[in-house]
Amino acid sequence: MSAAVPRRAALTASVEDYLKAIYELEGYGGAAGTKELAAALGIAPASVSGMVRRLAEQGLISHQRYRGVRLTDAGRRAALGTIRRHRVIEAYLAEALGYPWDRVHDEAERLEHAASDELVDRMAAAIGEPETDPHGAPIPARDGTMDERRLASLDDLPPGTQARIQRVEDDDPARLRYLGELGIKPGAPVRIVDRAPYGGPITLRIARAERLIGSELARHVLVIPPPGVTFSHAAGARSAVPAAGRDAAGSARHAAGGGKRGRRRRGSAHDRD
Amino acid sequence: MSAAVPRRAALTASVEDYLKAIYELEGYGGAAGTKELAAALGIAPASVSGMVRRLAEQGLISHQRYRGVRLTDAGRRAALGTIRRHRVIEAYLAEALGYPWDRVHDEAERLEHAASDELVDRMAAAIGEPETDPHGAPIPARDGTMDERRLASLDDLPPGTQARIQRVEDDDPARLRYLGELGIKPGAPVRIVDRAPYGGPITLRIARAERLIGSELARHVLVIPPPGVTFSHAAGARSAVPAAGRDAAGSARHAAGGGKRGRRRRGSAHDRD
DNA sequence: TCCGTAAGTTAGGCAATCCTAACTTTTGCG
DNA sequence: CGCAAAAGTTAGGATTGCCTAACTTACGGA
Repeated sequence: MSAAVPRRAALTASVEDYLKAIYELEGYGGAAGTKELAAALGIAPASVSGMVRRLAEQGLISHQRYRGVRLTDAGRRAALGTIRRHRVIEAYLAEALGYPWDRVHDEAERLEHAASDELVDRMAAAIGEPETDPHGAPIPARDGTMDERRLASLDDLPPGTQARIQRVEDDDPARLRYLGELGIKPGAPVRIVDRAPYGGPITLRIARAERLIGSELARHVLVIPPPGVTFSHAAGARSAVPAAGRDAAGSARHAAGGGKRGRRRRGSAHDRD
Repeated sequence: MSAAVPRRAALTASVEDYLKAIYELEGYGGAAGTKELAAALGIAPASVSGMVRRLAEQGLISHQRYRGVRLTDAGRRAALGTIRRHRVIEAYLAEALGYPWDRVHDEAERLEHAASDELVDRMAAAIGEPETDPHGAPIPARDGTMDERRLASLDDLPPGTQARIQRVEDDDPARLRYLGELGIKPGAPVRIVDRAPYGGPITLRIARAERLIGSELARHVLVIPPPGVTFSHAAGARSAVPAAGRDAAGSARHAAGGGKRGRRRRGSAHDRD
């Protein structure tokens, strides 16, 4: 009935979740903190400390006590594998089985730990090797490479800008439904008509209609940064990460952008994809 | 990342595996024994005793010490739910994703614990609500009803009999591949041309060719019993089950049949579907 | 520079599963 | 009927993962 039916190198679902979360929290060069990780995974920080020890022992992460963790190459490979499975599954559910985009995430969250790479490859082939999931998040290639361009959020754009929606963060099904109703989906062209000051509402022109959205919501809608736009989004813009020795790229990373960054509410049970 | 993303009443994968195994071992009215169950699940008998206590506490099975277990209604419902998920997934993998029939089982074995009923329903709808999986095993309906007709095996048929292959047990991928090469698949018509005595080889006429198969292999190939044929197969013909007070149906259950039944080698890591 | 707070760790527990070893019940054979 | 083998159970451990409580470290501001 059950017995040994491993999939790959057989990481537990928990381990895969940790690696995925660390990957996302590392973002563009930081280390992931224990508390952050705990919040992302919806568990207690003390539990993270324990797992971190085990992951480090397995060579999947490197850990500097009190300073956060980073993925090793092996860890990053595993994380990207899980992310690929997740996003291909999301795309497949939406494309081949008619799932609405606000419900693919939770289903994929479970299947990603059970699906074999063969299954995922067959799914990808069946829907024409998509490059992004239904929320616009890039799908890592089989070889573990992924488009990691940083994106700007609608909240970063000055009035008058035109852009094409690239990606929407999929934290919250209700938010996705709402965005869908507004016509805000990957691929849709938008234009920033106006921005009220002090984080006030933003007026958009989308699908020939004008829409008002709050700055908070706008921050979850991402576009390819038009020339000259500095941006704040960083695939999960971390707040106070104990900046333990960043590595590559150091450009406009902490540049201007919306108002208060920091404070990422991170629902504890959800996340992006 | 992970956190609470339950599926249903949230039984663990382990519990689902136990219930499924018990369902299959109960067969047509027996109780499932600890050792059998252990063999089916590929774990030690002592481990089964422990789980049995917990399942009984949860009201999923009833247990008579030293006498085996039976599913309660709740347990049977859960088991049929898992079996439905398993078989629909198998059918979907074969039908929609081009999986060869010898590889659907293992993939389904993992996915059945992660797929939601909604996903399974969508899969079933996408391939036209199949009634059986690729090996011919009946798929329980959403309401938990299932065709439980007993089948005869090729080994039960006298020479001259004609029949249509109904189902093939999917224990072993290699065996499935071999049967596939012989043209032995659900739906195919066969005719027993000859049977050598003492469990010797059986000559079949299938797809206009004559084939020889051993009695052991023939026992894994099931057909609807032609009138007058007594049969031995019982969806996994149990051997020495401590027959603790059978309940309903008592017909030809222990009737004639091939030679030595008993001795079910049950691979410990595989099983039927 | 000093300290309080926030972040991170350790200690001690618990639940689910599985294991081996040793003990108990059943059951079938002579 | 009696006993030994087979089946089933209990005892005692290990692992994975998570929790709470209590302790330690790091860091920013006065």
